[in-house]
Amino acid sequence: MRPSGGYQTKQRAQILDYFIAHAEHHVTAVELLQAFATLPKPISLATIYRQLERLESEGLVRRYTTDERGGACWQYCGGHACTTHFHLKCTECGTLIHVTCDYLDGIGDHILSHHGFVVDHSRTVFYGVCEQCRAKLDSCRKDSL
Amino acid sequence: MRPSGGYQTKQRAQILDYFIAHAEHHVTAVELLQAFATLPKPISLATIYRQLERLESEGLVRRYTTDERGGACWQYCGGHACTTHFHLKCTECGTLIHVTCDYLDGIGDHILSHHGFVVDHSRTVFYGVCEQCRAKLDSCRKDSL
DNA sequence: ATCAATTTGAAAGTGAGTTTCATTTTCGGT
DNA sequence: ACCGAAAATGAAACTCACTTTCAAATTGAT
Repeated sequence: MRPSGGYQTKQRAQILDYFIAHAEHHVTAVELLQAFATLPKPISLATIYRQLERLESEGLVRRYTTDERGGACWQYCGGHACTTHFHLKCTECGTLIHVTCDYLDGIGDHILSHHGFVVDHSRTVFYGVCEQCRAKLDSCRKDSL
Repeated sequence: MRPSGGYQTKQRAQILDYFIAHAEHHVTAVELLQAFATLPKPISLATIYRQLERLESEGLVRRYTTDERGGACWQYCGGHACTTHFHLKCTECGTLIHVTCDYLDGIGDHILSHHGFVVDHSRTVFYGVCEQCRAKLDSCRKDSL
């Protein structure tokens, strides 16, 4: 009577398919809404958020906090741990940069051993300014001299 | 006719005084609202947010993103750079931990030299689980075995 | 096919700000 | 001290990203 992992609904399959088809990208709730908006039976935002929560708790997608004021985004990670990567978010242009890096991998170990805190990489975003925007800002500063 | 750095209002002075009196803590907008709520002339939230923005742009306070879903908080930093410190936010109990650490100071340098990205420490928060909550979670897991 | 548990969509609600606008305040000039 | 333009304020409405409520539809073990 009580199915183990929740019901398989049509909406769930559509959302999961979208994630798999866009596994290389971070997907937002609004992006999902729009992806199905033109279909004969669109999916409501409430359902999208509910499925995102469920997919995350099942480990099929990961939630990322992308912006201090904006919303979150999710990425497919196929049921097994995503490759650990860090996020750099440019506060000038909004770009979210993924980096895989051995040095950065050591951060978690350091924080655990020296500060007793288990870091969740997937939730952590470094804010700052990317190379392009820095170049832009530098040239602006030069202009105003 | 045009005063240089904006007008000195009573509300601004009250808010700044509160920051100086609580320089050791992170202050939230609601905390400020409540601090003045019982006074003969409370300060509106709109004004609080406007002053927070102005104080931040003047470098008198720093804004921190404390929670993915929660709000922000600000801390007085006296017009000069705050001591660089990192933030660890426990996703279980919500505590925001400050750490000053030489190893972590090196992160910014690494990210700049290897990834061309200037990190803004003040905006960056590591999410994870603190020692106390980890102990709690561990004992729960043991119980359920 | 049956039926209880689960999921869905529509709509209302929430939290943290942000914006609008009419009404004060502030402060350089006189 | 007074004037007046620029800026700040409070009240209230608005925005954004979700979250919750609830009646109706769907799922899936039997």
